[in-house]
Parts: sequence; C-alpha cells; structure tokens
Amino acid sequence: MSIETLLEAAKFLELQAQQQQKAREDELKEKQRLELLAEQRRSDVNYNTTIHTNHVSKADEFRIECHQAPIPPSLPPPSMPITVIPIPVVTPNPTGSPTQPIATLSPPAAPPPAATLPRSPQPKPDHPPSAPTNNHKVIQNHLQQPQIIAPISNTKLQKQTHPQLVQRYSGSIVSPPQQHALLPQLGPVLQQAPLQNGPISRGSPPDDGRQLDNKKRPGGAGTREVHNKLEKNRRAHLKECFETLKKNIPNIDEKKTSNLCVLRSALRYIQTLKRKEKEYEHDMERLAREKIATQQRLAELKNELSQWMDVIEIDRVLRQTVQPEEDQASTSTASEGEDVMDDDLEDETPPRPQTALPTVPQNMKPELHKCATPAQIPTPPPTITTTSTSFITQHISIQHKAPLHQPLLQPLQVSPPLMMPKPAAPHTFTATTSCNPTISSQPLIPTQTQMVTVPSIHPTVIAHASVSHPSVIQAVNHVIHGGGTKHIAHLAPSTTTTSVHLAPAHQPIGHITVHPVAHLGQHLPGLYPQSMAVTQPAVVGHITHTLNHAHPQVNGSAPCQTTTAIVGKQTQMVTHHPQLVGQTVLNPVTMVTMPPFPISTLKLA
DNA sequence: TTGGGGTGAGTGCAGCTT
DNA sequence: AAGCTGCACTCACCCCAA
Repeated sequence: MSIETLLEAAKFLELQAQQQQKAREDELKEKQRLELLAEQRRSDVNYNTTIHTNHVSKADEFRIECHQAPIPPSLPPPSMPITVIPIPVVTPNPTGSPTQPIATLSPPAAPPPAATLPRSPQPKPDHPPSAPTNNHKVIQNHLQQPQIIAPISNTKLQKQTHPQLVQRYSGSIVSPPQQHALLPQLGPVLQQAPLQNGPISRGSPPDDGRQLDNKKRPGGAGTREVHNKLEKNRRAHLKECFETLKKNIPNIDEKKTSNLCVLRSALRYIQTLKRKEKEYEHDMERLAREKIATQQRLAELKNELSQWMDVIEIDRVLRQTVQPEEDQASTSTASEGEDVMDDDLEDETPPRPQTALPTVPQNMKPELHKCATPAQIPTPPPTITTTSTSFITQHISIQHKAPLHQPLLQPLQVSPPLMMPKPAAPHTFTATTSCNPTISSQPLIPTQTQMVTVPSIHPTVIAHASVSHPSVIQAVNHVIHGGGTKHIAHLAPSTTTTSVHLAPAHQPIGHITVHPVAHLGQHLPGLYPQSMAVTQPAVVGHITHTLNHAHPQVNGSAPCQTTTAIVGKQTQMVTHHPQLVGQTVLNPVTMVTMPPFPISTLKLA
C-alpha cells in the first residue's frame, strides 16, 4: 500500500464525509441542488478538500470525527481506515504485543478500530510518512495527540514534539506504561477513552496491568500535563528571579546577559559590597580612635589652660569686661550689617529693612521670629556654621539640652521652626545650615563666606568642656578685653579664632553661643576674602558655658532674637595659644589652616 | 554556512508529605 | 503507598559570530 493510495483514500473519504454531511443538512431543502453541487465538487474539489483538511485544526478534525462517529454505519467502511489507530484499541492488549498494531494496519483488521473511532480522513495524510513500522504508526497516533490537544500551539511545538517523542519512545512504544503516560496529552476527544477512565481507571485492573512496568504513578492527579504546567511555572519563576536579580545589579547590560552572566555579576557585586562594608568599618574604627585621641588631647589642653591662667586675674578681667563687653562688641562690629543687629539688640524689635547688608538680617529674621519667645524655644541661635553635619547635630544638641551622655551620632533634635530653612541670599544659609543639619553645608556654602570650622567634635568632648574650668573662658576674655597685649602677642599666623555669643542669662546652657567667626568673613570680605575661622567647638562650648554661668549679667535681658543679633556684636575672641593650636588640631579633617593675617586688624574689624 | 551558546519545553527520577 | 515537588537530563529552536 503506497502513500499515494492512502492519500487517495483519505481524500475520498473526506470528500464522502463532506458530501454526506452537507447532504444530510440540506437534504430536505435542496436535495437535488445539493447533489449537483456535490457532483461539481467531485469534479473540481479534489485538491481543495485536501487543502481544507490541512488547514483544519486537528481538534476540529477530531470534533468532526466525533460528530461523524454516529455516521459510520451509513458510510461505507473505508477501504483504508487504518489511519486512525485508536489507542484504546491498541493499548488494551496487556501483552503489548506488536502484533496488534500490525493487525490494525492490515485492512481486514481495520474495521474494529474504525468502529471505535470511525474513519478519520485526516490522519491519512499524516500517516504514510510515519508508517514505515508498526511502532511508528502507534507513535504517530500518539504524536498526533499533542497537536490535537493544543490546536493553538504553533508549528514549532508540533515540530518539536514530533521528533523528540519519536526519538524518545521509538523503542518502547509498545510498552503500555508509556502509552499510558502519553495518554494525558491526548486531545479532549481522544482522551475521552483514557482520560475519562484516567483517574477512575487508575485502579482498574486493565490500567494496572498497563502500568505494571511504570515506576511512576500512572495517572495521578498530576500526570504529564499537570507536571509540565508546574514545570513551566517553575521555569517562569526562575526566569523572573533572574530578571529581578539582574535589575538589582548595577552596571549590567540589560539585554545581552545570560543567566550565567547575571549570576556572575551578582557574585561580583556582592563581593564588592562586602569589601566596601569592610572599608567603612575600618574607617569608622579609625575615626573612633581619632576621636578618642582628640578628646584626650582636648582634656589635656583644658587642664593646661586652666592651670595656666590665674584665677584671680581672670576674675579681675571679667569684672572689668562686664560692662565694656557690649560696647566693645558694638564697636568692633561696626560693619554695615551689624547696625541692624545692634538695633535688634537694643530695641529688641524685629529687624528693620536692611541698609547696607540686607542679607544678614534676612538670615536672622526667621530665627529671630522663631526665637522671639525664649520660653517657647529655649534654643540658642544656631550660629555655628560647620561643614560637618555630625558636628552640627552633636554640638547643637548639646548646646540646647546639654546632655552629657549624648549618644554618638544622635540625630539633631531641633524644633521644627528651626528646621525650616528660609531661602534667602547666599548669606542666609549660614544661619540656616547651622539650624538644619540635614542640609549639607559643604556644597551649599557660598564661596564668599568661606567659613571653615572644626567639624567633628564629639559630644562628650563638649560636655566635658562645659563642666570644666571657667578659668579658660576668663582667660580668653582676658585676652580679648584685657587688651590682649599679653596673649595676642602670641598670635601666630595660623590662628584659630572663635567668637563668643553672649546670650540672655535666662536661657539654658548654650544660649551663649560660641561659634566660628564665619561672619567675620562676611563682614570683612574685602579685608580677608579668604578669612577662615577655625573653631574648636569644644573649647568654645566650654567657654560659653562657663561664661554664661559665671557672668550672667553680661547677657542682660536680651531675648533670643537679640542673641541672634549678637552675632553681629560678637566678641571676636581670638584664642591663640601655641599649645592650643598645636595640640588641638589632631585630626586633619578638623583642621583648617588659616592664612596669615594681622590679628589686630581682625579684632578691630 | 556552520558551530556554539542560550533558552524553553518535556520527561524521568528521587525525596518528601499525607 | 500514592501523590506532589523539585531537580536534572535531553532535545529542539533561535541567535550570533566566525
């Protein structure tokens, strides 16, 4: 039996089926006309029918077959029904003897299968190519099932499943278990026999007989279909995970990266992160050690300074300087912007429109208003401009609350009003940044201000300083108000300057604020465009604290806003002691070398 | 055109759970 | 013991570079 004959038979059968179907449908109406059409078809639709069948999906074909199933009695038994070798017919043979397929192949043996599944014209075209052996025929029937199952499946799948399955099951097709394993993939129609019995027939003796050789559970709720679905999901999930991982890896090519590359990149990235983490830990340790050393140095310096100053002399100086304090401050800050501040201090009124240096009052305005009621905000004006946020945090918090056990790196607790920076002139940021530690002062610092302060001071240092000897402050004051003849003589080019703010006495610790003379650069841009104020906040804090407690009267009753105004009246205290300078600057990070300039001029300015 | 790499899919097997 | 799940193997297909 050649392929051509099979094809011919298939075409013939299909043609007959179509004819009969149409005839039955229209038999009553247009019987004669239908017959004429049928005649015409017979004459010219030979190829059309084949094409049509080829385009009809397998599922549809099988549906047609199912519909045609009851028809067979009326149909003449196809000469070559062998094309459809129903699996149930083949498989029931427990022995799995290959003789059965052969029997089905033989035309005489065809009728029994045809009874179960009547002639199907379509398989015929498929059959001949795969008909070399009986086994292949059986396989082909199996292989057709996937196509039937998923008519939507693209040709790729069909192509794929075909050779693969053929190859895999070429030698074991006869074995019932595998046939059974393939059954779940059968189309809805053909599955009817096995699938309808599938779960049910699992325990059925015939099925058991078929599954004897199957090590796996035969039917199970899973079967191949379910398992394949699960496997698909699993692979999809895997893919998703890879994509997620890929997204989380920086500097990785979005497109041309295989999973292997993703894994490698992820590994490298993780290693890099670990390295960085270690580096940061080392840095933290180093900084901690430096901080401790700095604290120790600071304590030593304070001790030396306290011993160095004569307490009696300091008291005398302080008494002398109590009254001249304000005068000197007002005189020393004769620059433009400080007129307003003086007015503020004296009148305790909101700053009037700026005259010469409008920016400064603008800076202070928000703070002045916010500090108008010291009771509400007992915080001193954050006049410290620094390049270190941590320093701001720690220093201000200490100034405000004077916690001796302030935790390291504790975020700054600043009242919301103070936290609000007010956009203003470039000078404004000076006060703003000092208030808001979140604003990194480093990039915001305008160049014209050129303020550099000692950034990192540990709270403990400040706390310690605040309770240390008042003689330090007195000595400083002595240096300043006492003419400074004695100590100013010691001024060196690299001078550290600090300014002391005198705040009202009723304010808590820190309302006498020691801050860098950053504003000095503002007030004296022409003189010292690059003037740097290097501050040792710890010492300063101590000084302020001591001053505050030692001479509350100097503050008078100026409210908070005046405190801010004092900025302009600040006593530009030049603390210059060779030891101090040489010893306090331990951490290069906290040190800013000042350009040499005449201290006397600076003080007078 | 061909070989290699990557990926999707099907399947078998083993371990675990019920 | 049956069922479920995950892993590994294999194959086919696609894409790309030589």
